[in-house]
Amino acid sequence: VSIDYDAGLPPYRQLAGIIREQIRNGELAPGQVVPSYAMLVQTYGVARVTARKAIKLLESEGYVTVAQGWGTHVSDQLPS
Amino acid sequence: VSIDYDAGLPPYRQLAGIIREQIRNGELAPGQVVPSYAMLVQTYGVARVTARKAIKLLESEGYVTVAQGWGTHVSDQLPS
DNA sequence: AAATATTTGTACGTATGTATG
DNA sequence: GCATACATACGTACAAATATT
Repeated sequence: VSIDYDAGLPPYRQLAGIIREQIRNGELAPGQVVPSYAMLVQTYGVARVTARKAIKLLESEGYVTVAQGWGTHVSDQLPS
Repeated sequence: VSIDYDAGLPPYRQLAGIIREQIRNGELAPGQVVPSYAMLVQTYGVARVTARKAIKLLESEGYVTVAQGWGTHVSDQLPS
């Protein structure tokens, strides 16, 4: 799974979709650490700001919790 | 009083503000011991480096004096 | 004198927050 | 959207100074 820059959907939404799917299918379990921005940048070839934007989106949706200096984790209470 | 990680003000400044206020209203009197880093960490749930940064800020302002192995104390001469 | 506990000092690695070009 | 730089923060480990036993 990678980012398609020719798709209509902006990269940060694509990336959010990828991670959201990993959470929904249990690849990323509640409480588990979500790959850091640096990892996402390296893995998907996006800019850090883009990775952040994707994570912020997932945070607003309730899929993850973000804490400075600590990292991003999958929420214990996933949205329905 | 606790730390709000969503506030615009960074935690170390918030913590400094809390202690500064305790000094100004006499809760912490001149010569008295300021809670150790370990205590601040436990009480406010911040990292030790963050507690230290707050104390160093108060030291630069003249509110406290810091001494290795001895602890932090409220200055005898408080700033105006 | 010596061992132990407490406290501050320093350093490293890693992560997020924000601002600028 | 990307690249870069800097600020802030967490965790951990060890060093140094002081106090206590």
